[in-house]
Amino acid sequence: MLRISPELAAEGASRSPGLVERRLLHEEVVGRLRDMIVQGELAPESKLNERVLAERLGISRTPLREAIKYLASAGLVELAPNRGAKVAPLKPEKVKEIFVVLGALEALAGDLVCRNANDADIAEIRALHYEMLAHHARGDLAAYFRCNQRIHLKLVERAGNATLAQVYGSLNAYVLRARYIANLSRGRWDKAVKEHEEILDALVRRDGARLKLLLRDHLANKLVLVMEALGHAPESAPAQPAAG
Amino acid sequence: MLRISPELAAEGASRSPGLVERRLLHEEVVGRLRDMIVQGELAPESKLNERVLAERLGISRTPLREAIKYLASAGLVELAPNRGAKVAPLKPEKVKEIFVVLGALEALAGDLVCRNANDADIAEIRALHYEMLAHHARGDLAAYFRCNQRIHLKLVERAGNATLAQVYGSLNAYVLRARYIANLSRGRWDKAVKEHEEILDALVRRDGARLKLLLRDHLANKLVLVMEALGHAPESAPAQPAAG
DNA sequence: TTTTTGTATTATGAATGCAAAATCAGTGGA
DNA sequence: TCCACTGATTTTGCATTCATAATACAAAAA
Repeated sequence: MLRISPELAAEGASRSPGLVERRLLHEEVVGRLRDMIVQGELAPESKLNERVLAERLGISRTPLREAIKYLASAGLVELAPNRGAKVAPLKPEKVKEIFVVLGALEALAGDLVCRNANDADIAEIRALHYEMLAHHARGDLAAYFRCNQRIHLKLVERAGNATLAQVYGSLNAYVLRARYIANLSRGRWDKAVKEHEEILDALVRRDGARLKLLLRDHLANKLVLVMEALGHAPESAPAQPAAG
Repeated sequence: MLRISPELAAEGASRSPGLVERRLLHEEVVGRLRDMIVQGELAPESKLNERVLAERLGISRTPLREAIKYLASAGLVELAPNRGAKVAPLKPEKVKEIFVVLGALEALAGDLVCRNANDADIAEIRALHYEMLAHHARGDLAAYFRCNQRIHLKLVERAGNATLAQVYGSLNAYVLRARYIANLSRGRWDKAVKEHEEILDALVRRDGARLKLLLRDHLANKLVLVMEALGHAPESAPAQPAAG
């Protein structure tokens, strides 16, 4: 049997030039599976048939199973004893929960980024912002989404707390899957862009307190969109902490 | 070879009476390893020899490896390619990071618990509080620690956001290991108890805003203790968001 | 027709086998 | 004495194999 599929081998190539690339097969698979799940290639609830998946990836079941356990810990996959694994369902209730936690984390990130980020960091975010505006102007929703996501991730990353970034990323992955369902109306889209203008402004002025509030509102609006996409009108506002 | 060690089999017994117990071996192992790590039986940095550990647990390497991958995702274990796994080191820098995130999460929990918890929940926490006072009065530090931990976990749990509780627990596990190093002075201990009195008071009065602040301060004090235990005087205050 | 039961097939869970990499012990040389 | 090298041993990573549970399906009974 083949040792590794060409695609997998190619993926992790070219990191730091002097060092030999040295990754574990199951880590490659984790990355690959995560992408497949987040991008919807593996739909929520879909069963992960070990034999089929292993064959498709050109590996044996062992590293695949290890990767599945890893993703199960991250919450992207659910395990049923003797019944295998499936992609975690996109439960509206859980989405709400995650948004509440993400709200607290983004608020924290907003606070921290205003203190810790240097001018280059902010310039980078600003550049992404304009790139995003370009996608908006062209009406390229997919590109807009990707860019938007990069901005939020960059913001959290530049808060200077790796743990925060990691937890954020992990929770975000679960929710991100809904994005490919969502379909923004023009009005909503314009509103989101306007919010981003304000976010950038607060960031540039390093107004942490304001950035915090803006990010929270932005996230709350995003939640509404996601819930609509999932076919659940948000009956009651999610339990958000008072903006104190 | 034995299928399962008696100890492991006993652990998950007695759920709902009609149903047969049905757990995965690697899940048992995850629980067991996590305990061993958190309780210091497996010290930070210590190598996880697969053959030895598997023998000790009475299982083969396969489910053990799966459990290790699971814990690696949770951050309790670190993997080095071709060099196996070791218990994640207790890095002071990372401890600080985690405390910052835990601060945001506990603040959120404090807010939520004041809205969502019912009287029974609060009565339960109050009971734990008095139990803790008893341990304090007797000078039983270990029992105090355990009870203290249960209070904080219960508080987060009763916030009514399972995702929050899960993330909190996961981050907490990393930091918890330092507890068995720490050695509280009497003065510090008394102070911590006093803080808990205030926390309970705010909870009973459902004063979310105040509870939030109390929890944050309490956590900040705890961080100081932990850092001292790790031999790192906290040079500068950790980047905490403004209490606004 | 519907339900149930027995059987064949398939998938999962765990153990074992095997090759490659890392570690260690010992030797030789500077 | 210290270091570099070499071969043996250990350990890891992955594949394969085996046992058991789940599923599908057909035949029999209600």
